[in-house]
Amino acid sequence: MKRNTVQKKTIRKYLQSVKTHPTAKQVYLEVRKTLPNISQGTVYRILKNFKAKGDIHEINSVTNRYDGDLKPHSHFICDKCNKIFDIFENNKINKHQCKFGKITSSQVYYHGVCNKCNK
Amino acid sequence: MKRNTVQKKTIRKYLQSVKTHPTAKQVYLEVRKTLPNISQGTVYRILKNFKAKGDIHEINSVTNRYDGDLKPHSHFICDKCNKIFDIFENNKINKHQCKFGKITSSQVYYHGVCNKCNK
DNA sequence: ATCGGTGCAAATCCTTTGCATTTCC
DNA sequence: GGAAATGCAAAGGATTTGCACCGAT
Repeated sequence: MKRNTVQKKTIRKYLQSVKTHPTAKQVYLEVRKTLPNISQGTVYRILKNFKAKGDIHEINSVTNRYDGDLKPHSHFICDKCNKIFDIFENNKINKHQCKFGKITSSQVYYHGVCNKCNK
Repeated sequence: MKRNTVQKKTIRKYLQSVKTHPTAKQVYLEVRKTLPNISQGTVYRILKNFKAKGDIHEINSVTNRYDGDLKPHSHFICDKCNKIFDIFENNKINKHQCKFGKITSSQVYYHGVCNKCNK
């Protein structure tokens, strides 16, 4: 992904102009207004590439996982092996002053590379 | 989902016994060792139900969304309208003392009901 | 001209759902 | 017995991928 194509420019420009946190589908539908022939596959490929380069963030990744442990805790996700570790230390997030609405729960995800994969 | 079936008991027991944050598929494969006839559909239905009741947590939900804004910030997700709001206030998470590995990034998700939906 | 990127369509993976059957209370 | 949950299989939605063609360098 070294070439700076119209498709990439358009998607980048769109993502930087917007505050709506669009899905891949929404990106596709919007960008298609400018580039009627762009395909969903291309949008997925470009988003994946941007994400890998760190040009954009992805909110929610990989497949859903389930946790039967209800004690409040965070997760450390190894981006290499996808293993998830529990972090029971307190994070001092202030749940009580949010102007957008009433917070009922919060989840913290830390991404990185675990000790094993880091060797 | 009022009845306490074998399927539910087995899935609940499994999730409480394990620290691996399994996917729905993994739950299915594991539980099938005890209940060879259980179907994936049932596993999905039961997990969804447990989650709704608050008996388990789901790590990562809904479809991936993308964010071109790289300034560090958190997200507030309205569980009614699924709208995502940006929170630029600092959360004081300590990135620098994690025993599992090296943290390269973190994401904080707040769930709740936004002001508009709360009316 | 080259070869990386795109468009298209098929394939794959994940999740949901309709319906007949089974099972719990 | 009757409502509710399950199993099955098909459908639906998201994402990936193979391949022939196109276009940026």
